[in-house]
Amino acid sequence: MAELRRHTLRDIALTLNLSVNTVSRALSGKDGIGEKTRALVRAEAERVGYVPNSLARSLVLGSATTFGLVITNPSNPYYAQLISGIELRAKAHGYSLLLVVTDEAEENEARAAESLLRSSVSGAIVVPVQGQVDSWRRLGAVGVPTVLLNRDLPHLGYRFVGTDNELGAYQATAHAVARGARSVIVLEEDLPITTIANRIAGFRRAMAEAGLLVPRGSVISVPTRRYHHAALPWQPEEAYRVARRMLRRSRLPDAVVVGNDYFALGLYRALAEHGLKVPDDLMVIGFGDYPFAGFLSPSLTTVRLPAVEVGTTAVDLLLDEIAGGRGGQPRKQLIAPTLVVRESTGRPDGRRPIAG
Amino acid sequence: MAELRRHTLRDIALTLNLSVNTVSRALSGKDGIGEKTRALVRAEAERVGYVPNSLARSLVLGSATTFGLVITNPSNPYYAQLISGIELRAKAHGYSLLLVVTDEAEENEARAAESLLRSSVSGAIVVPVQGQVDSWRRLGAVGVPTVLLNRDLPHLGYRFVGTDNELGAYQATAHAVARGARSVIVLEEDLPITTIANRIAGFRRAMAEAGLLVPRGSVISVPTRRYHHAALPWQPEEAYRVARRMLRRSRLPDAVVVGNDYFALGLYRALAEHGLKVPDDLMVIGFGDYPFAGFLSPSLTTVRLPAVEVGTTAVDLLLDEIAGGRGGQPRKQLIAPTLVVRESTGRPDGRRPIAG
DNA sequence: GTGAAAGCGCTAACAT
DNA sequence: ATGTTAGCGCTTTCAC
Repeated sequence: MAELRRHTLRDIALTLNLSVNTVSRALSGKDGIGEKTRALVRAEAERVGYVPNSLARSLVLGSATTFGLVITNPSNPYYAQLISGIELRAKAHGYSLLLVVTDEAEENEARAAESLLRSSVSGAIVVPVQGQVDSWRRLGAVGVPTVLLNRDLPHLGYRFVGTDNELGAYQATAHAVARGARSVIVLEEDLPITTIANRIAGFRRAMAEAGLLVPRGSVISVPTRRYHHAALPWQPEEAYRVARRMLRRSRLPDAVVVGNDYFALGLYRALAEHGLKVPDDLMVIGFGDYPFAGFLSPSLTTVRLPAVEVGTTAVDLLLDEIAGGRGGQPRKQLIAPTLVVRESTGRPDGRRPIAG
Repeated sequence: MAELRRHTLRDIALTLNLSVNTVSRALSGKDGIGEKTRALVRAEAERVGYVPNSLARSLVLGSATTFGLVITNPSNPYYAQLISGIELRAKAHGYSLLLVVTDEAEENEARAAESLLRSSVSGAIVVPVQGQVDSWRRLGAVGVPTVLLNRDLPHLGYRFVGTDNELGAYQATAHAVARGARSVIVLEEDLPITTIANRIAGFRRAMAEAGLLVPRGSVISVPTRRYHHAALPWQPEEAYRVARRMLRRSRLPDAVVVGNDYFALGLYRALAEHGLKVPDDLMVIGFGDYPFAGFLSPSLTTVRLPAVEVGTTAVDLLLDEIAGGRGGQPRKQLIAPTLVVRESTGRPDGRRPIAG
């Protein structure tokens, strides 16, 4: 069926005594071709196992049916889900995915941008590192539709889809307050990204609305960046260290909101070692609703992030731009997260919550 | 710097009054070119922000500098790590990554194979679904070097890299036995893949060596396949259900070896609900050493899988084949996992183990 | 309804 | 050391 060299349109044309052109149109479903001819060509293509050469096709057309996907770290469960969602949607529309991992490093980002350019991707979905270097301007400049994910770079004017992190942190904090917390501490990654700035803003808003003070030191950074290596999970450990220091130093807060569910793991351990009980001594609220969150003990109240929805929206925006549309939609789209209440913030009804 | 149309070799040739060919060689670092000319060309390329068109290059050369990576489910932490590792290594050698997700479905697999073919990838790394359909033969048939990951298809003759699952399960079981277990139960996914068959074999070997019986029903399937949807984490929940049934029915085993750490979460919950203590009433051993394993309470003894090593080895094999080498290495390469002992199998020293 | 010709941007072979 | 020619496999334009 298939030999060592791939068959081309020319091969089929030759055996059928047709022109390459005719074969091309027969297979691409264009009209202006006899039904018998079309059937003939299709049969022969089938027989020899013809597979079109996308390189040639894309070269003529000026762009490949490929989307570039630039992610900081696929080992983050949130991004893993995102990748699946994006791949599924892209595939459904006939696009392949070129995956580039930046590992939160600007150097990689510059190379990633060039890689997408070289490959003539027809669109790009990018989680930018948000550093000093501007690696993504060129994509737009040469006409590659680009959508930013989760971290905005407003000056580029690209469309943006992300989670409403401000709202998420607000919900988390407000929930803690509603359950009686008067002092709340936030544990966040030390990345200089808007994601985190927004969460802190949400936290402050909730506190302000409740008329609660936010003393200095209420937002604690967990140093993770220098450990960034996409293949390694480092976060619970680092959060554990930071949490231990926190428990030694300060007066105990009533609740801790952490930047991701891994942090909650480290915090849980530190608290256990100090003989503190969650939620009785201290409430914990996570971010992410990672697969394990509902199965910890106590199960973790956490902000579920709409990873798949964010991903598919990004693809849709790209498809829309490729189709020429800029259908009046706003540049910036924020998708609301959902607070999933579990045991780590108390169980007022006395029953064990259902895992989610 | 960059305008809407990308610059080509021709553009540079025109402005410098050189032939396209000369420019090409100047930039590609071939010799037989004047140093001044080369400098001139490079400067101009830099000035206009020249980016080579890989489509054209690959079309001429017959294959793209791209590897196809076919994964069943990126939301599995093991595969997430694998992806990172592969991407890093491939990138270091100048290869991009075309990612295709199969979601354990044969239909997707057939389409995936064709997608790689269309894109003229220069190599493929594949985690096959191991179903009835033979989607991967054609790749090899048209000369695309292909490496199978984790699940072998020996009849294809492709190189294979994977984890030594037999050994992993053996270690896990032997460890439980060494800690006093006389009856051991295995909870595995219901996928018809060699991975799982091998683990069961390892389990049986350990039991046999210890002179222990393996009664019927010692291997329990957790139905996950029908839920397969790469973007959704379903496993703890399913394992929880199965574990609950197990606890109602049978006499209590001394230890349970589970197919992945998610299952351990479900099992933990079921045990807690039955008022059973780990490890005192029952030991639990996981598979995967997912990032949370060391932070559960009790922390989970588990088989750490060499995801990154498997991934980079796969890339190296591909590079080797592309370089023409088939350097006498065996077709099949198994990398040994490591048992990480933590609290869930008892703490003979009475001290809390360190998280890993 | 079908064919011939041109060209996408690049590299390789063969000039000079 | 540089230029010319040809061609990778496909689609588009324009004849017939």
